[in-house]
Amino acid sequence: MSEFQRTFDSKVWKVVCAIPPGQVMGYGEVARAAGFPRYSRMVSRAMSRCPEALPWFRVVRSDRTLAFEEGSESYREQAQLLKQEGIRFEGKKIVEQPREDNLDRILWGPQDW
DNA sequence: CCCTTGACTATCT
DNA sequence: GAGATAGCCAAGG
Repeated sequence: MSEFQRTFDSKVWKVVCAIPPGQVMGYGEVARAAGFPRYSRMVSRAMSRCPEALPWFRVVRSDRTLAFEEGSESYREQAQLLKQEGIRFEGKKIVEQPREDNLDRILWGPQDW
């Protein structure tokens, strides 16, 4: 495993760890936040070998769809984990709420509607 | 080296 | 909006 790969992975994982529950980030956003703009494909690589404990499911495509093949086991798992955090879908796309609308979730906890 | 492969993206039809 | 297309870039064959 190359030196680059190890340092890159650890920085990416640190960013992913910091994504709060109920929120998602794009591959490109994570790459930028980790200090590697244009490395979205590398982020996907890092995710494929991420530690079990990492909230990998909070990383999605820039268009807010899931990166796995629709209907695959991984796809269903990710969708389920996100829904458990109160994230809703509009078809294949995640519905992102403005920050201030999160008061409901803070007061009432994750809802499954 | 050259070519292909991705849990990707921005842009153009 | 949904495809197609061009960039993207390390890794592995």
